[in-house]
Amino acid sequence: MPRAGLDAAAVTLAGADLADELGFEHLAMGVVADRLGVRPPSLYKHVGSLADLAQRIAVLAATELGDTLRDGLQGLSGPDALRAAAQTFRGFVRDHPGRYAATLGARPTSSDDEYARATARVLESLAVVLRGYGVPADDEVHALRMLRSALHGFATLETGGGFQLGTDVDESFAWLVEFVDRGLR
Amino acid sequence: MPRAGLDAAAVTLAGADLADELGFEHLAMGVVADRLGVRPPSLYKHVGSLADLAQRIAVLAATELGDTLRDGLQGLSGPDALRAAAQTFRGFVRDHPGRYAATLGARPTSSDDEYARATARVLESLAVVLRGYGVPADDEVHALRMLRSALHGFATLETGGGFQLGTDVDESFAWLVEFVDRGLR
DNA sequence: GCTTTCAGCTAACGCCATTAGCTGAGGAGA
DNA sequence: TCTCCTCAGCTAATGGCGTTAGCTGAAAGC
Repeated sequence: MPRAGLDAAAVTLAGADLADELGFEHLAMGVVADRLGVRPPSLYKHVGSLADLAQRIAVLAATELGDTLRDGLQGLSGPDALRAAAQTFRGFVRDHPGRYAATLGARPTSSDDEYARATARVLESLAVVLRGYGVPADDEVHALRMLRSALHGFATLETGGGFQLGTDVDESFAWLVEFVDRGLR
Repeated sequence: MPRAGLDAAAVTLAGADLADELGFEHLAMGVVADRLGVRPPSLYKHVGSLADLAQRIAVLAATELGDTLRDGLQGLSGPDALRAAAQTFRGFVRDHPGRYAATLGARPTSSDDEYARATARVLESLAVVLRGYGVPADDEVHALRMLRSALHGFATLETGGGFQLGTDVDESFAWLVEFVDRGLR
């Protein structure tokens, strides 16, 4: 029997993809093992437990989101930066609902673990957008929480099937972004 | 052995309370049975399955939230209504995180089932707030989705431990509500 | 009091996460 | 090239969960 050549990163990647495909709540050691052509107990050579795998997926997701945001904001400021950040955020959640769901259950274990650092980079990108509007330093945390709440709320309601009405969801999102833009000026 | 005298409502209520106490993800037939002084299989005389129980908790939660919003909005309009609705919403999620989490996993089975109706009443209360601002009819759905996203996003991030910074969360919430108020005028 | 119903029970099944302990693949060093 | 040793992946087993089958006695109707 030839070896599969796995490591923690490969297991995490397979888990993240499966979470996106099946929904995070259906992530299980069995399906990850199947995907990798291996028996469930073998995974324990690379990750500590299902909870550990979920945490690793959260770190991966936060890192990917942070990188994508940073890339998408290159050279933009003001309303352009806001629109780009908003679109990137929503697009990530829609394309990777399982990865994003993993971040919601994750908790930083210490104040500077890998997950906390990855999350901080996401927030830093959003903070950069706000600074482009000249938000006073005293209000920055509040504005950051507002922006994050709006983006997180919209994206999770959307992927959770919360918007039932027939009205176009893209249009509502654009409306929300313009609403925030006007408010920040 | 005397009977416990259960019915679907009693099981649902116990489940909802336990979801709030333990977290929705720790809701299990075993803990509900323990709470009610009964063995797990007995619960199946009243609810169809754990998934069915979760759906019933979602209906209960949406109904309670709708009633509380309606009560809290009595006689208010404009900014006062917005502040009242926002506070009520956030307070409900904070006091009943398990109940609220149940609503996130729930899906209306048909377009007019009990859960859809309960959710519609929540949204109707928020729509009333918006009408108090004279939001144009064409924008009402967009504004409703924006308001819901902001409230839902803030409340879930808060109960999920998403706000790590030291800055006061109450203050941030008040800032968010004033931001929305200004934008709606 | 007698009958009938059905709430709650015990026993059992299958699925899942996880652990213990084995074995052979494949790299390190001669 | 041969040998040794490490450890990736295996099988077997455990315990906890949701769920079903089938029994029994509590309580409601006559």
